[in-house]
Amino acid sequence: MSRSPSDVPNPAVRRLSLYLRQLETLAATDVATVSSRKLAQSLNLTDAQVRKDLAYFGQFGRPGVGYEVVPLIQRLRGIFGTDRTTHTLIVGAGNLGRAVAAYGGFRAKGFELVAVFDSDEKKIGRKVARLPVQPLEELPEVINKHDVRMAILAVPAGAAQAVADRLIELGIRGILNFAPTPLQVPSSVTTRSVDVAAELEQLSFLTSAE
Amino acid sequence: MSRSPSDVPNPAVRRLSLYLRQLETLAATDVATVSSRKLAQSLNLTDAQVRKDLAYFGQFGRPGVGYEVVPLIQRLRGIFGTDRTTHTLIVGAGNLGRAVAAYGGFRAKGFELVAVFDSDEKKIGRKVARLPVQPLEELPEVINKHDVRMAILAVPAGAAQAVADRLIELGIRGILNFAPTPLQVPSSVTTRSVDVAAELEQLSFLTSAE
DNA sequence: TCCTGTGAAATGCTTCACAGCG
DNA sequence: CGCTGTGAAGCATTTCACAGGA
Repeated sequence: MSRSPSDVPNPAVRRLSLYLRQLETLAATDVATVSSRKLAQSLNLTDAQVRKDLAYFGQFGRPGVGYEVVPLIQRLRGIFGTDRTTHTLIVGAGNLGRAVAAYGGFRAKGFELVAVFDSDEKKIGRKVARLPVQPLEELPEVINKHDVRMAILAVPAGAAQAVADRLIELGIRGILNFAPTPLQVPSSVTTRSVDVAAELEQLSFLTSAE
Repeated sequence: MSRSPSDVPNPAVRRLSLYLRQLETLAATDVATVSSRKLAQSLNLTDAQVRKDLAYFGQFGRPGVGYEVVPLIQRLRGIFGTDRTTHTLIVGAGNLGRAVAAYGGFRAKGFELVAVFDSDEKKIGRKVARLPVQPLEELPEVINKHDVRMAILAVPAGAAQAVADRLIELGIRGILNFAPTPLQVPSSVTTRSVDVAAELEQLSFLTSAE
């Protein structure tokens, strides 16, 4: 029944996103309710795990029936804070930054991309996902104007820490880091890193021996 | 003391990639040895954790000195199987597929991108990262010819499972999935998923309450 | 009956703390 | 000294198993 992030096991939080994805799929096919067992099976988890994860936030299942899909979706969005739009910006308009910017799912998932930045003068002014690429100098104004809380970092490894420092200084609280380098941030800031090479290494290891 | 993947805690395997990244950075600045404490500090981990993770695979530190950077890099690459080139292919030549293909770090990390596929006729033949986009019909030939073991999936969610099924049928053992949908695969196949929306949700949750 | 919510047990992972080596 | 490697302790997460509601 607790709600504070620190009280919920981290692995459970990661699974909540999976539940939400799956529930959205179910809603799209007009499924009204789903049991913890069915939800678990579709994600290769156990039913007890699904129930326990959801129970961290309250009791919204009905014995004998299961969970109502649409209300549970709304509840999960509320938990994530994505029932309201969160403004997000991207720094780095290279291949990866542009690809992420082009991802159409932001709005439907509760995020709105409000600006794209790059330090390369040649890229300034070009349109990326209908937004003009802006120079880093304009970060303060944009962050203030749109009350941006989260940033996506798609810059080269060498520039990542400096850009992150600047973003944090300007009030950004969460950073999704695509650079293959770990960021040092104060504990008040959260980062998640996506490193394609590291993921491939994991796969290579896990598929190797046996 | 070398173990099969199943004996090593999953979180430890994930950290090994971080160690390798950091060691490569150290090697680039000609640092010869590093202690578990220093390595840990640069990654926000504890020294005991670093030692324990490495000890799953043998003893390669020297008391009083630490770990020799270059030999440890080689050892880690051996553990991951990236001391030899692993052939990899990408399915999906959309924005994301092209961005991942353009990522220059494959070769240096032990992976070689050998082919790019797409089901859209209009994309066939276009060059992506110096490789011509091929139709899915040519998957069997390419996988056989290059002995491809791993695939990167950058197709729309609706197509992901079908493409994964086909890849597995053709002998692919590891799949890096960028589609926002969970894949159902036999236990002989390993998948890792990268879901930008899910990562943003995590950030949103972790930065929301206190 | 089917299904949730949840204590209790089991498992897994991290941290501690220290013997022993260079 | 400084530092590793590692049992043992401590903590976190998952699984079990069942009472009770619809």
